[in-house]
Formats: sequence, structure tokens, C-alpha cells
Amino acid sequence: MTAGSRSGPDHRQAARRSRTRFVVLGLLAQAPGSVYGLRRRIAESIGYFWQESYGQLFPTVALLEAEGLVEGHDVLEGKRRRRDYAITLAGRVALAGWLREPPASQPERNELLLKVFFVDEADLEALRGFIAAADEEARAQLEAFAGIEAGLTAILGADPRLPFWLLTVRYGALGAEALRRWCDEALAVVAGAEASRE
Amino acid sequence: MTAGSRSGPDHRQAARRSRTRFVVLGLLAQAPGSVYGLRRRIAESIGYFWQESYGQLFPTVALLEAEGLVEGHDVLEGKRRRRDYAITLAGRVALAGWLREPPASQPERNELLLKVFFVDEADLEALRGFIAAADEEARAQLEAFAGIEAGLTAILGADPRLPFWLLTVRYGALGAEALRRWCDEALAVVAGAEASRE
DNA sequence: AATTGCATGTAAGGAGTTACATGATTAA
DNA sequence: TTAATCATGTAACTCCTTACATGCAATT
Repeated sequence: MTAGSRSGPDHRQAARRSRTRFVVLGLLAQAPGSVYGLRRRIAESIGYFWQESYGQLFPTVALLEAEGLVEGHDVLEGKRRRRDYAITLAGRVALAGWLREPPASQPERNELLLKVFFVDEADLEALRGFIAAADEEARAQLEAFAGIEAGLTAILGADPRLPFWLLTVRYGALGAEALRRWCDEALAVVAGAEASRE
Repeated sequence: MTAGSRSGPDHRQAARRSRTRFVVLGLLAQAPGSVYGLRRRIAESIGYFWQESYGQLFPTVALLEAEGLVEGHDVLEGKRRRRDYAITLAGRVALAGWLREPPASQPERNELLLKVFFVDEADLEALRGFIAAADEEARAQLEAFAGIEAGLTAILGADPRLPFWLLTVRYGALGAEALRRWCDEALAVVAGAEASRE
């Protein structure tokens, strides 16, 4: 089946400069698979720093196929149909090009900090709860990261990608540690404010 | 002027559950001002963890006025017209309600980590450059945060909000420190991979 | 005379989520 | 038999950015 030969309506609404397309290309460069599978792989491997929804993935993959950057093949397992995608040579070229471009840092938006900043109108008790919840979440994440680290190391052995994949985990861990430190300081500030309010 | 009495087309396209509206309410609760001024205040005070564009602010403020949560007054300075907005009682109630709700953490998306994760197809030299750039950016941020901290402390004196505002700066500083630590580790990994490639 | 800053706004479109609709297969 | 998992896809909508259009005032 040649590129763009699938019947049905146009899917041209999807991303032209979206990074979703490169996530898809990157994952398919590692191993081919279905859109559904991509979704699962994203959630399991890079989910803590990148997420994609079906509503984003399906149109994007369709577009990539129309552009000849990926190739789809229908697979029949019993009566169940699946469409597996593989990256093409053109796809690898496009991916490599993107990988050479400096990463754009997305502007952060932190709702917790916003609520801290608007402390005037806020309820200190509520604030304390939010901070405690953030701390607990970071604690749980740290635990999870330790597990992922051990798992990756056990499975990958001498794979040259291992140190890089561990690096992405380390990023999460260092961030979570920093967050916990901040929560400590923040709880102290809240406690101080509550004390001086009496 | 009563709520919603401004002439012209409807502005109902804007955000219903957007946090932009609460940023506007929060800032107007601190002090009234123009939309243009809000934009500047956001950039100067909370810009490193929250950003808003005019295309977002103007429709949102118009909507808030239509809902009676803010009130606009035309001000004439010479021949220059300005429209200043102030928060209403209803606005304060809405703001307080939002501040009591647990903050939703936006899903992070980190393009640099993506490029690290796709190291297979990536160029190590390029990667090293990106990491070095991130480190340098974090270094510059740390310097900036130190300045902001000093400035805030000098200006605000005994204002009870000071420790909370400093807290938002601390968040940025702790994050930047964590990033720098990660960059160190990452550069070491890249160096190791480059050495073993020979 | 030109540039920068103050100030208001609109139009178009990209990116992304959520919810929905559908159906087969496998395990409890 | 019921629930979970595998699997594909669309529709509607929100949010948000970018680029544009306009004009006055102050500074260089």
C-alpha cells in the first residue's frame, strides 16, 4: 500500500509543528507497533515527562503515513485487525533532523505556586494541605523511580542506551527531591504565618 | 456601568475553566490596573512559572467583566485612553473558591529528555550542546533569582506576604539547582559514551 | 525623524484533551 | 457472564500563541 492511499476523509487537521510526530517517529525507530501500542509505550517509558492522547496520536500517525514518514501494515490475528506502523527511511531522516535542533523549553505553569503567590486571598490551612499533598506525591514518585531504575538496569544489562535512559529517570528523581526540599521550606513558612496570626 | 453592558460583539469564546481568569482575579485583588499592565505584572512577578499572552488576557478580562467579577473604568490621561479594571466582591468570592480547590498539576513535557531518550538516532555532539545550554540557562536563572530575592526583601520589609513570595522564588532556585546537578551527570554520561565509541 | 514604550484589541489557527462510539478477545 | 484488555477511530471543544492592525507619547 502506497503512502496516502487509505480511503476516508482527510486528516490534515493534525499538527504541523507538533512534537507528537517526532515522539511517534522516535518510538517507531526503536520498534514498530500499533497506535494503541504507542500509547502504552509512551505511558510506560516516558510517561512522567511526556504524554499523548489517542485524539492526538491517531490523526498524527495518519498524517505521517500520508507524508511517507511511516508505513502501516494491516495485521490479522484471528479475527482481530490491527494496523502496525514502521518508520521509513524518510522518517528516520526527519527524526534525525529534529533531534539536531535545539529543544524548545515549554513555558511552565504551576498552579500551586500561583496559590502561594495569592496567599492574601488564600486559606492557609488549605495551602498547607496542598503542599503536604505535593510532598507525598513527590515521595511516591521517588519510590517509583527507584523501582524503574532497578528494573531498567536488570533488563538492559550492557545496552549502550541504558545510561541515557537512566538519565531521564534521574531527571525525575532530582526534580522530586528538589520539590520535597521546597515543600519542607514551604510548610515551615505556612506554620510561621499561622503562628503569627494568633 | 452594569455588568455586560459594553457594546460590541460577544467575547464568549474565551475560557470557562481556564486558570487565566483566576490569575487576572488574583492580580486585580492585589491592585487594579489595565490589561496591558496585567501582562507586564505577570511577566515581572510570576513570569518564571506563569505566562499569559494578550490574545488570552483581553478576551478573558472582557468575559470577567460580563460576568460581573471585575469592573472596568475608562481613564483619560491627556489624549491617551486607558481602561483600568478592579475586582468586585463577586470576583473575590470566585477567587477564594478557586484558591480552596486543590491545584491541578499540568502534565510536564520535556523536549530535552525526549532527545536524550531517543539517543539511538541522535547526535551525541548535538546532545552535549543542548545539555550545556540548559546548564548555562539554569546558571543564569540562579543569578537572576538571587537578585529577585534581594530586591523583594529590600522592598517589602515586614510585609506578611514576603515569605510566601520568596517561596515562589525558592521553587525556581531549587529547580534550577536540581537541573544543574542533572546536567553534570548528563554531561558525564555523554562523555562516557563518546569515549567508548572510539 | 525614528525608535521605543504604552495601550487596545482581533483573526486565524495550532495543539491538545475529553468524551464518545464501536467491537473483538481473554481472563476471572 | 462480566469485566478487563486490546484496538481503532471521530467530534467537539478548550486553551493558547502568533501575527496583525492601530494609534498616542516620550525619548534619542
